[in-house]
Amino acid sequence: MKAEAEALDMIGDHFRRARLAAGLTQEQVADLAGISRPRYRDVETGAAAARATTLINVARALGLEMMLVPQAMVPAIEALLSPEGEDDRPAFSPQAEGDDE
Amino acid sequence: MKAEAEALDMIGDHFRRARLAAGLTQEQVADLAGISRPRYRDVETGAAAARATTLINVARALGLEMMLVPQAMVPAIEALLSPEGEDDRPAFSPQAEGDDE
DNA sequence: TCACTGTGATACGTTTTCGGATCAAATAGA
DNA sequence: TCTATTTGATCCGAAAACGTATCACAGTGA
Repeated sequence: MKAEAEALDMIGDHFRRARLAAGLTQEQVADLAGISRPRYRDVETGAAAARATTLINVARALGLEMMLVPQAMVPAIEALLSPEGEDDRPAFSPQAEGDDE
Repeated sequence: MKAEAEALDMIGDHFRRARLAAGLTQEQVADLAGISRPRYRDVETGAAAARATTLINVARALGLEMMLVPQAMVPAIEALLSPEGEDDRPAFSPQAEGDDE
């Protein structure tokens, strides 16, 4: 399976967890993000590679933010996001490959 | 101006700085990311909203990683990324709006 | 001067996302 | 039971990203 598809699934799972934690429906989040419900569903299920602007709008609708960080800093940031041994899966793990598929 | 366009510019600037710091040409990064040079140029200049998979591939080609983090944690993470008072602009700032445009 | 490299920029055709509309399945509540 | 809500899923046309090819311009060095 492509590493790209895995990343999309991880993003979708992250959004879904955030949405359920906020007690929102798919339609509510889609409306907040300014996209249609079928399209937000695609994002949650990883069925489509949404545009950058769509990703940013969805993230912000859920109280999240997209960040670009050096790969070497990812572990430290993940530790900062889950101080207690929580299994929160804070972001889509890097897998540290670096290149293309 | 749309907040979306600003975010795209911030992403593009971030990529450009990372590319120059790595001493790579646009074509080299485009090749590593598996996209064409004109399209990578669009990403750098914010002329187009690349797909999620494209963003991830470009980021990894430059040794970066896309992360989803709670908006409340952004300041702490930025502080972690720039311990010295550096003006490194580590990510596209949240602006803390939360909703759509 | 010429050649080479890196970048900016455009055009064309293909592929994919997107909004809107529609229907079905599952769940919860009266 | 019936009804409403939520989600899964599909189709269509429009809009946008995408690859490829092409040209121009600035800089560098032989």
